[in-house]
Amino acid sequence: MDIVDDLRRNGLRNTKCRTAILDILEQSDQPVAADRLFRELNEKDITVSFSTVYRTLEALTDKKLVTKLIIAGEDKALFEYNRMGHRHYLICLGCKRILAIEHCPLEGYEETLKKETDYVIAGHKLNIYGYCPDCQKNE
Amino acid sequence: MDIVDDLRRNGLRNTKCRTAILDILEQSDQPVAADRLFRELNEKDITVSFSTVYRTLEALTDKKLVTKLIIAGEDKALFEYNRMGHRHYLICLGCKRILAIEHCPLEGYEETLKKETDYVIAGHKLNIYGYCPDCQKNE
DNA sequence: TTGGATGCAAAAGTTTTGCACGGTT
DNA sequence: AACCGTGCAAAACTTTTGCATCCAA
Repeated sequence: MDIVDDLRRNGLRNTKCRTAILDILEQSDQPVAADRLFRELNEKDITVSFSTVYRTLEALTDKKLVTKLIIAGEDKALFEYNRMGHRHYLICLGCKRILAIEHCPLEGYEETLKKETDYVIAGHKLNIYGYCPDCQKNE
Repeated sequence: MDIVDDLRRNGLRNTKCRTAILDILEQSDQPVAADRLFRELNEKDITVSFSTVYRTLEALTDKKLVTKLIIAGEDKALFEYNRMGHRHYLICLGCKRILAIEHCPLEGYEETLKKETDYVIAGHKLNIYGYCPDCQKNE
């Protein structure tokens, strides 16, 4: 199982809780909040405490196995499996569904900005908001 | 005073607390957090409670007089006077200073995205992270 | 065996809410 | 006078932490 390898490569011990969390995140096409992970795990009879969920997410985020997202309109952090590579999101304001955008429209712009401001650019976060086809109908 | 007009035009009563909060936000070139507003107001001998600060910010945000920012790396929401028009931010990862970027590098892109996804695009949030010239030196 | 991982409970921090009172219009 | 705005205290909610115990390596 490559999830176990992910953990080992990063010096993290292989525990039920960690593999289960990584597994859920890897299966999900949507970023997931900590409380949802807590509930899903306990439904699967993998009893974990909230502290462990948060501590696990922190460890996985530190090791870059998982990415933490802070999104306007959400009151809590979301986490997703890090499939590497740079991503942006199209977020439906109706159903809150999140779609990943593969292509980055900002290629080249960071260089321009660096010249204008003398900042060293480390990265950027871009989220686009709108309404998905379904939510357009149900209006 | 045009701040009083801002309030009246939006059906909000003109109170010490509201004008003071709008005033601070309007003076500030940086987005401000609720607790900072609370402290600044009380230093100015305008005694307000935390609930009022939050309720005021909620009212002002609803009326679009103020914009609420959720920024990765910050644990609390920031608020800024809404100078209208579309803005992006260049955030220094060292000193947390926030610089507004006037030009939007995404002009035109939303139309492309709409065609690709059939979403109605409502807007976007873009933040760029980096290190300001000062923080580059003190490294 | 040993240090990392977990559970539990409690704390911290931000934000929200209920209710009574006070101020603006 | 009517109704909105405010203060206070308590609650809600997410996230963090201390400490004892447990388990993977």
